[in-house]
Amino acid sequence: MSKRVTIYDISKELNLSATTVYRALKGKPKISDETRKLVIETAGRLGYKANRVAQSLTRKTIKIGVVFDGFHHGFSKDIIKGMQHAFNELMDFKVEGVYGDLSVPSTPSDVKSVLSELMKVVESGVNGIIFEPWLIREEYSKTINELAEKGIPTITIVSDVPNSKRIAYVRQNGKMVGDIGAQLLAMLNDKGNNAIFIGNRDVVMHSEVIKGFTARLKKSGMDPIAIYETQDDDSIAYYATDKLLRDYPQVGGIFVGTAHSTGVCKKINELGLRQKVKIVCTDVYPETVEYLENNTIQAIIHQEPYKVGEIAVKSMYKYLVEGTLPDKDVLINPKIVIKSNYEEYLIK
Amino acid sequence: MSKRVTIYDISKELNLSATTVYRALKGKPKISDETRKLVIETAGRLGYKANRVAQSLTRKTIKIGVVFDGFHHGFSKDIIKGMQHAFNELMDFKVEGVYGDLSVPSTPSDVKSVLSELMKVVESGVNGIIFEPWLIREEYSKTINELAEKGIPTITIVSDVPNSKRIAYVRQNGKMVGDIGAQLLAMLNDKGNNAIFIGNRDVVMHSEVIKGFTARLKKSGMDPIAIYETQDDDSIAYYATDKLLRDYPQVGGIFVGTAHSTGVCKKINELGLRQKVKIVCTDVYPETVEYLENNTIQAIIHQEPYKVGEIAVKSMYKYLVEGTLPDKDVLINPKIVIKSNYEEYLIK
DNA sequence: CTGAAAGCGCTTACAG
DNA sequence: CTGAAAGCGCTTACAG
Repeated sequence: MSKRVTIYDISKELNLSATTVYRALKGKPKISDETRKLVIETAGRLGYKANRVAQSLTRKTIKIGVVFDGFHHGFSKDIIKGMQHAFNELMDFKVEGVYGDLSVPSTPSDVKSVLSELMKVVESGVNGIIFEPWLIREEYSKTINELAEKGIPTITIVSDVPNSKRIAYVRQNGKMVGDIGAQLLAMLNDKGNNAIFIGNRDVVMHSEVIKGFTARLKKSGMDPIAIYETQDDDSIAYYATDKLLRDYPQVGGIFVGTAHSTGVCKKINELGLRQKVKIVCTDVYPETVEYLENNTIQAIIHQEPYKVGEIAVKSMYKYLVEGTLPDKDVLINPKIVIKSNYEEYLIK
Repeated sequence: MSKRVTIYDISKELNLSATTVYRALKGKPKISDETRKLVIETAGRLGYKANRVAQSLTRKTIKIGVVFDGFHHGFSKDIIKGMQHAFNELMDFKVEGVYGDLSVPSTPSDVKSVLSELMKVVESGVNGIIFEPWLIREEYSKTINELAEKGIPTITIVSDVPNSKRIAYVRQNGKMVGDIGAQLLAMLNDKGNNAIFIGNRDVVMHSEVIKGFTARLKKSGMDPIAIYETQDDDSIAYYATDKLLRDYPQVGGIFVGTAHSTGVCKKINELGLRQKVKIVCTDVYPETVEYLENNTIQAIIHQEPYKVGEIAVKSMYKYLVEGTLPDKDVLINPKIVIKSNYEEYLIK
């Protein structure tokens, strides 16, 4: 309400210079323990809170590097858009994004080229790195730890490098995605014979989706009637759907937990099973929306890639500026999308 | 990438003082048209963008007043929480909230006391007002227009004062709420006999919900089998449910478009119709979640009151600082909530 | 109509 | 270990 307490107020109170107060408050060296204690205590008493606006006006530019291994068409692009949005918002705070080469293929690149890209970005003088590693690789862990030694923190996104010194792992909430998928299918058909299609069980994110899916079904005493891998490939998804329906003609619903639901939809339409077999899939894109509109897909679970990118940047910024460590696992919750509300997630 | 262009850069380029450049850029008086044109053109050429951080450091405190007519238990409280969050975020930008008396009852107060509260807040020297008018009243319109004359803009929230000079009306997207309600019920039961309960048709927000609901049904060539008013009263809702089921035993689903779905749920449970009659209601609160967990309610449409408050404050801030007028109608989109994802909306 | 100077609150480089 | 001074980029009050 009344005027905010400033560093100057504290310095007057204690007959010290603003510089000394600054050093005490920021844990900088060249100050006696005694003075530091006194300043900190007085700051607390007066209710001092640093003015972040003034801080950012005076500091030098913070550079945050962004490096992707595999680049997954729509999903990764939306992550980048989210990052760009965050960088834009933080522009006046002297924050700057340094992107590595984004023209990488949608399959994991070879380790050496990824690492050389990473080092190129590091050498441009970044203060932190946001890294999408795609696969778990020894070399990544080693590099992240070396950077940590040098005082350059890393945040992993989408995929993780476990056992490395990354300060956080930001990703979509896979378990909740699976959970919602199972719950929606249970609401959409009472047969209870639901299958799940997923890219590859070895990918951490994908296995989490399966976990969430089966756990929710289990609560009603059920199991998935089938778990099929599609390798995120449209043709595989197409033929897998065919096989599923031959093996389990009683199937009531399919949850497509990763990309390439279009193969499933195509086959379901060809077989004339639209609406008879309920489909729930992930992520709002023009193709999925089309199938939603023609009633092939009943609901879409949007994983908010845009937010993954935005939150990753903001978490790194906060860490660099305030030193506050984000939770190791930063989970972005998905949204449920039906015919009535997809537009909000489509236009960007 | 390279260093940002500052006012000082422009002044050097043109051999003018920073003050003059400032006046030109900000449309301040005491400057020749010629100089102004030159400065603006040069700013454009150099790609000048004002640094908002520096701007906010130098300006004097912006005060935003908040006044409610009726205060609706959970919903209004969450709006306030959203506002507090926004004020907190903007604290370093020298923004301050000035709340009027919030201990008003959950029914519309009398005009005089609301207006005197409003004027009290105005007299504390606010730069803008956020006002929840609850009912459409001549006097409100007059006051808002007088404030506008004095240069104090008003944003209305939840309810509107149409034909007044408020700069924007921020509210939940009622049409989408109704739309989603109808679509969910259509997905949850194929009987197609769906009813809607609403507080009072004369309330603008409520009538928008009905509009969205009927429009979505219409797309499948259907109409609501019944539209009942509850006056947002639990007992009325309870007995209305009874009557609905006597008059239309074939009812497949009920959408409760405003507060007090608990009356409906209680009756449905007593009649042993849980799950047979599908229920979709609005807003995540402990009571509604309980009924969601025990399968009386199938889905909740959360109207995000928190966001209504947050966005209202941020819209006003942006207007006061940048002069950018928000859209007259700022609509906050609802979220679809089921068993799997209510927690995010419950804890605040 | 134009400008020099001080100030917002914190940081930094320099001197002691 | 402590402090005086300049600076970040814009605003304001004052002088001309």
